[in-house]
Formats: sequence, C-alpha cells, structure tokens
Amino acid sequence: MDIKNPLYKNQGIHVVLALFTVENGKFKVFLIQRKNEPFKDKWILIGGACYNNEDVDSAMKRELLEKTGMKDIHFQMFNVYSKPDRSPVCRMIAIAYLGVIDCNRVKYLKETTKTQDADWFEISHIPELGYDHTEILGDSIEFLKKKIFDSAILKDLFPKYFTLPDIHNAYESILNKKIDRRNFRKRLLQKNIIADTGMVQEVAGKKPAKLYKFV
Amino acid sequence: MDIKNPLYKNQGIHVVLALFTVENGKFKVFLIQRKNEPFKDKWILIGGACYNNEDVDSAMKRELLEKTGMKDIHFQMFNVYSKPDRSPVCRMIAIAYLGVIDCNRVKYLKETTKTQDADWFEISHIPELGYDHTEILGDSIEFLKKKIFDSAILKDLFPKYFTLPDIHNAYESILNKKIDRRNFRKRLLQKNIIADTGMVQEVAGKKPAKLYKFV
DNA sequence: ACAAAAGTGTTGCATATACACCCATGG
DNA sequence: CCATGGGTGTATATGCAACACTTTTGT
Repeated sequence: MDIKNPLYKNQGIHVVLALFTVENGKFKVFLIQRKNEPFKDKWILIGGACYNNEDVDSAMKRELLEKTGMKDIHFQMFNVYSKPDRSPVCRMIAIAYLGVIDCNRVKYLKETTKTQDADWFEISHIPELGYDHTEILGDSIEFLKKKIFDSAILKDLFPKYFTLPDIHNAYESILNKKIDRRNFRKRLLQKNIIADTGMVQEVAGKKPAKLYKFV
Repeated sequence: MDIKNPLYKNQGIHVVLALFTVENGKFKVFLIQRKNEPFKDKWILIGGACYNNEDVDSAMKRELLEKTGMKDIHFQMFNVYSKPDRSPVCRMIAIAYLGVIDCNRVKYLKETTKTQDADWFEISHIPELGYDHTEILGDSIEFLKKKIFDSAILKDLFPKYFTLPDIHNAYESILNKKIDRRNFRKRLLQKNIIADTGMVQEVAGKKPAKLYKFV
C-alpha cells in the first residue's frame, strides 16, 4: 500500500448529518449556509471532515458542535455516498447520519468560521442544496419513515415526559398521514417503545392528558 | 478545505467483502492469504483500496476480480469501520459488503500479485484474521441472519431452479438451527421470495422434488 | 413390504387494522 | 350545557409457530 499512489491519494472522509425536528406540526430539517467556496452561499446539511485521530461517529459529534454549537445529540449512520465527483475539492466520500431532536431545547449558532447562517427548514420548503445533499436528505427521510416504529428514534424530540397527543402529532407530521389514535397507542405500548407513567399533564384547557415516557 | 491539512491528509477508503457460500450443509466464507506486509501470511476477507475514479460499489467489484478472479457477484453494503488505528499503513476506513454465492459455480485464483492463497473456510473453523476482519466477519454473519427472510439474498447460492430441500438445508446451515419444513415453505412463498415452477427434479433416488425459482 | 425422502393442512396465538362512543375540563 | 379534545375496547384479518401423516420411489 503506497499512500502516494495517484490512484488513491488525496482521498477524504466526510460525515454528514440530517438533523430533524417537528415544531408546531411541521417536520423540519436543520441546514447551514456556507460562507466559502465551494458552494458559497448554498445551504447544506451539517457536516465536515473526519480527522485522522477520530472514528466517524466522533467526527460527526465534533462537526455538529463546531458547525452548530449543539451537543449531546444522538444520531445513527444510514448510508455512504461515494460518487467520484460529488465534491469539487477532492475525492471525498460521505458517511451519512440521521438524528431527531426537539428544536426548542437546543441552542444553535447562527454563524461560525465556516457558516454564515443556520436554521430549521420545513421539509416541504427546502432550497436547492450544495453537494449531493438533496439526495442525502431524501434518503434520510425515507430511512426515518421506515424505522420510526422500530425503535425510540424520536426519543430526543420530547422532554422526559410527554403526552400521547404530542407524540401522535409528531408521527403524523413525519409520516405525512393520519394514524388511528387507538391503534397508535397500542402499537407503541406493545412494542415497549413508550410506557405510561401514571402521571397526568398539569392541565391544558381540556381533559388532562396522561404522561408517557420512552423506555 | 485544504487537502494538505495534517488533520485529514493521507486518508484511505477501502472496501471489504464477506463472501459466503453453503457447501454440503457447511456454511463457509471466502478468505485470501496476504503475500506482503502488513499482516503478511495472515488470512483476511476480500478487499482493497477504492480508487479516485470509482464509487465504492465499483471498487468492490474490481477488487473482487483482482483478488479472486470472480465476477458477476451481487453484494450489499452493511456497515462502515473507521477506528483510527485499524490499519497500520495509514488512516483507512472500510466500507463493508456482504454476498452469497454457489461455490461450485465459480472459479477463483489461488494466487494473485497480492495473495498467496485463497479458499473457503467453514465458519466454525476460521483462523485469526488480519486487520479488524474478525469483527467485520462477525457483524456480517449477524446481518445476514437478520435479513435472510426479508429478501432473495441467497439468490446466487442456487442455480435457476432448485428444490425446497436444497434451500431449506441452506437456511438451516446459515441460521444454525432447525426450521419446520411446512412453515418454511409457506413463509418463502407468501413473501414472494420463491415460486413454484410446476417442474420436478429429474430424479434423485427417492420421491422426486418439485422445482422452485426465485422471483 | 419397507426404508428413505418429499409432499402437504389445520389449529392456535400474536400482531395489525378498522371502527365509535364516553369522559373531563373550561367557558 | 356545550364545545373541545383525550380516553378507551371490540371485532376482524393477517402473519407466524406448532404439529403428523401420506406419497413416491428404489431396493
């Protein structure tokens, strides 16, 4: 293995994160706006280079902090993107991740050394993205929909305790369709994704809602 | 992005394939023996560098041909390995693939420029592997077991037509447990993974077996 | 006729869906 | 008392697991 061989020198490993939230019934993704070339002024998903002393999970964590100021976010790998020309800078592959958080419980930086803006965008109103991030975003949504009933993937979208209507609305927003309330409750309880806490919500204006938690 | 930055220069992208077969009821994986350092004389999974003009799928195809002489093999990505020290040569991540073929329908090279030997090894008798390939192999077996009833992942393990006892034995070997014949048949038929052809096997010595095909 | 291997069907259980009425609260 | 929103149960359909006897062929 000769690391100077032109066939495979100057390769780069990047990590990319599609970070989602649901706010007021709207399914949104977090985007950052680039400050420099390439793709200056374009919006893209959170991401950056993997350093030589990190595995890709650690790189994703660091990049998230550097580019957005966020930390303690859970995410999971879902795909790899490797078309030879996907980056104009050098040959670069991207390890793609997916995460879901409550946008109201997290602060983010509007500007960093490499970004000039950052915000949550409704999935139905996404601008044209830099690199191949439009494709990555599409795949990540598909992946999320497929996994949403298999695990507590929405765990960070809610505080410790939450009501059934809350989580029901989130599922409907993400899947973009109506789900029967009774069946929804049974499904999450049976699969042991959520559990009844015995507590009820302080009040809201109508009948008090019971509080649930993730298990 | 400065490709000379020591934080992320000299990175490499590798592809690795766990190629399986079942022969005479034995679940086996294909290994190659290294000719050079590092890990000289060690057995490892099929793999090598991804070139700058290829995506990772193409690289896997080419490496398979170069290291074993095999082609027209289907495989699918299942994980990424990225510990910083997983290769002593340079910082190298591995995109890991999984495939299953009929070992009797494929020729392979015993020696190439980089390998001094190659063979099928029973899963229960695997030598110590180079790099982190023992871990990769373990993960690939787990992945295969999880997906085996979800798709025609064993398609290349059989000729165009095959009998139910044949495929039943293969499943039992891979999963390493007994499966009820009747339920097995119903499951594969209902999921539309295999279909009855109406033909029967030429003869074998006992009652003729019906022939099935993948859909 | 019998040994060896392949073929097949029924029942019960678990899981998913479809569907409608009652209850607690605030105004 | 009524409007709003939250709570819950039953009946049906589908998917998976358990289980044993019959059929074909060769000897």
